[in-house]
Amino acid sequence: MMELPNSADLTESLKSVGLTKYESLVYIALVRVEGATATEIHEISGVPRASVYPVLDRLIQKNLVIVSHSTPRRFRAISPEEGIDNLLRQIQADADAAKQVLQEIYRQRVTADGGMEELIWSIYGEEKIIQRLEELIAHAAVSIRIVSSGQFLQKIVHSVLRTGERGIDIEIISDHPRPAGACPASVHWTTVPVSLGQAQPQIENMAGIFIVDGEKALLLMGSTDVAPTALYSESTGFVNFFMQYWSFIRGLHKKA
Amino acid sequence: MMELPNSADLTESLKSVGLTKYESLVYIALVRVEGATATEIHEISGVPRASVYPVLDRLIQKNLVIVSHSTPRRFRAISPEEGIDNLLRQIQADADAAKQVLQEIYRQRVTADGGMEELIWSIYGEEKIIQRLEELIAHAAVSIRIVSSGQFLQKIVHSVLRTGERGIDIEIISDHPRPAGACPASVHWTTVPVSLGQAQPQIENMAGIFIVDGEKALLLMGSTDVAPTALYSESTGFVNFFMQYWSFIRGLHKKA
DNA sequence: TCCTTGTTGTTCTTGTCATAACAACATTTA
DNA sequence: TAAATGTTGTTATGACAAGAACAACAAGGA
Repeated sequence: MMELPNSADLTESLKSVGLTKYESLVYIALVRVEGATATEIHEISGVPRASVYPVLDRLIQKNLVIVSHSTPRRFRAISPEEGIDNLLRQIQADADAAKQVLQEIYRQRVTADGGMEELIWSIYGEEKIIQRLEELIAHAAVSIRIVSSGQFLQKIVHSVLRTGERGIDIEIISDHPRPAGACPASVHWTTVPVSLGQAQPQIENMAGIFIVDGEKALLLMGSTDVAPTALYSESTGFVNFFMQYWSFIRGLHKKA
Repeated sequence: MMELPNSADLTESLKSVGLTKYESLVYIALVRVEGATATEIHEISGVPRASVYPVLDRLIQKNLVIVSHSTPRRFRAISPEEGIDNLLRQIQADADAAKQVLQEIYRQRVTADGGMEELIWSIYGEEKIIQRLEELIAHAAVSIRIVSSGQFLQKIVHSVLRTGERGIDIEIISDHPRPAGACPASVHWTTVPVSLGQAQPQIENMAGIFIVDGEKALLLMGSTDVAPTALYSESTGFVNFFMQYWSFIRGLHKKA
């Protein structure tokens, strides 16, 4: 009998596609054999024998298991390739349906009596910040201005280059060297040394300013030991302030 | 204020991507406006005001909402296009991870002391039967023999034709006419009248025999008022019986 | 007769929903 | 300016549903 991979990871992954703990354990057990009775499933999976029956019913409903009405009944797994794709298909259909309706609502959303674009919004955690930034960069229409630490910039550089390929005017200041290989003509890259002494502003480890189309700005703040935070705003004041800061930095490095 | 679409359907769809009822209602409310306070969200969504706060925390964690630390705090939806794709991406990653591990286990599954291929497996419900059949047809290596009612055949004919395009030898007997348009050369189609009188076997409304590679057979049984059932087997006896039945039917119609 | 299979019921646990209560802060009123 | 009122944010509690875990029993098979 082969060793079972870490089944806690597996049941956790299968929970994402809608399986309960017992459903996962039973399906995993069945995947390992060509077929089994309920009692055998109980022995392989550790799920209580009486519970195996309703669990199997549910797995049959979910098109992960088929039954032979022998005596005793025998059960067989549908291949994971097929079974999981079937589950995912339904989830995707539901997600698409919801997305369509919601996106329509979103496009017609109520225009409040202003003020929202004056707000500064907070985003916590590197993953969410990257997702927000990639979205902003992907939808840039005119220009992108960036000053960013290389440590962070490398995580989004592929998005930046992809947007550059559509001819969007992009100017980057960073301690990260210009990437070797294909770099679109519309991407202007200024590489700065990591440390230029006390008189020069330094680029922090996890820091950056990202200005899109001269009207949206995102300020990344963080250090390597604390989860990063970003502030995002469409406020004219906020954007202008960082546009000027960006120009200042660029001016410094043009002289150097 | 625009009319809200049927939000029970929406919350049901969003449940598939992992949102609770309150999370769905709050997100839907936020999608409709450019931003709102917790109290406004409570008024729009109907979720109790005290419950809105922990729900918003969770939605922020799920990258569906961002917050501005104004007084009172204001919240804003991330666009459904982006937000739902983010959720789906995680589900898909989990599904792929599970699928990979499980498929490897499945390929090495224990070979029992035979007998499974002698069993007859039951499949209930049209959707599951179609999925099973499409899988069988897609993986056919040599041949497919079909006798099927047109009513059912039309639901899988695209799969059959796609497999025909890979040169698999396919013979079909049905009351469904050969489809107009591109039909692969390896698909031989015999059309039979719906009713040939008492002396001839009739093709039931929801019925069919599907034989793949001369070693797998699926028998579809049903009528229009009862959900169909299928029997599937790799048993030599079962397959041979229906191969002979298929040949008999074909012989009848060659004479006619 | 004993064992196995299948089914049902009960209890416990956990998470979500729904409500109440309270502290802190902001705004309004006298 | 102080007091009264309203708003915001947080926490606690109870009800409910679903899943997990176990016990018990009837029916069928060996």
